[in-house]
Amino acid sequence: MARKKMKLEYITCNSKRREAFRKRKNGLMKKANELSTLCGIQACVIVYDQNNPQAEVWPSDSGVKSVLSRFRSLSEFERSKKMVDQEVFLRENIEKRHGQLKKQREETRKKEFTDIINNYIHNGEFNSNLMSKDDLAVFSSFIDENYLKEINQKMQGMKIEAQDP
Amino acid sequence: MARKKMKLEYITCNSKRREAFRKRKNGLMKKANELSTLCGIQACVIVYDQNNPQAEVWPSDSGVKSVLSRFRSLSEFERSKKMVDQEVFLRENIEKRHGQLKKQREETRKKEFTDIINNYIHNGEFNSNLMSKDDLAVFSSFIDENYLKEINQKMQGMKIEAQDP
DNA sequence: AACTATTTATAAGA
DNA sequence: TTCTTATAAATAGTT
Repeated sequence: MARKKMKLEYITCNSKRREAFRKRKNGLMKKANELSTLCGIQACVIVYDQNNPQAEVWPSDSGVKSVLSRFRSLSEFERSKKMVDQEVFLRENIEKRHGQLKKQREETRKKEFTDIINNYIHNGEFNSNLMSKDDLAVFSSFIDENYLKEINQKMQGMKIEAQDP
Repeated sequence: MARKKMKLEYITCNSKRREAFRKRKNGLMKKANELSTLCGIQACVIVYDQNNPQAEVWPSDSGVKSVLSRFRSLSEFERSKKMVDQEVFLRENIEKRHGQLKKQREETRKKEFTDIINNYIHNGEFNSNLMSKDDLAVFSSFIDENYLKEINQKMQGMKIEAQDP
């Protein structure tokens, strides 16, 4: 922005790009903080560095989760307007699943949620060592409790069969 | 920022606050766009207006989801290692509002995931009308495929029983 | 990592 | 309210 007007395009020079990233990421986070404080609203910012798998987030991690959970719930609210009737979609048989989904799957995500679900099903509750309190609240609220209890009961038997064929 | 240096605190005057919100929200989104373009990185911004239940997001809705899925994929342990300076940025507002949002949030989220899981169990896969491609990728990657196939088979029988007692 | 010349963002005024 | 403008803030290039 300064000394010279820049074109809005990828900065190919590595050192310049890293420098710009550092400065601008901080600037973005600062602006988010100002907006949130001045206007008393929720906001969050998530930024990835190409070289770092760790996201930089504002505000805190739990603050981000709070915003994300709200985002997810509201997006679903919007989606549900377009939803087809329950009975219709229950009868639909679709068969696209194979190609796309496998590719995008990441081992960590699989492992994380599989562990959590397994743990829920086997123990009837979340292991607090596996998830933080905040995560637990977020995750557990995704799922209808009574419904999962039902799954829980059924699966208990099945798992024993499956593990011992 | 201009004409006068402002204190970083909640703007009590309604018209001034709305004005600041509009301007600064746009500024924040613009900055996010610049950062992403200049540095070739993923980023997202989610901002709530108090009077509007719909979040304002950058980039697009699906772009946000893509970033969120990456965020969620990181284990809690990794995430907790590095957070953007809780010390510097205040998080009190977020915490205060957390309670308010919880109830409102809960119903929709329950509905979302219950529907998705029901649909999975009944059809053996996700209904593409119910979820966007991006959402589908996100959700499916949470769950181990073989494990859910197993659930699928077992639940198919149970559901028939349950619907026809 | 600090410094400025400039551009950009924006608070107050019109 | 929307537009303008004076000033604060961000930052690209420099040191």
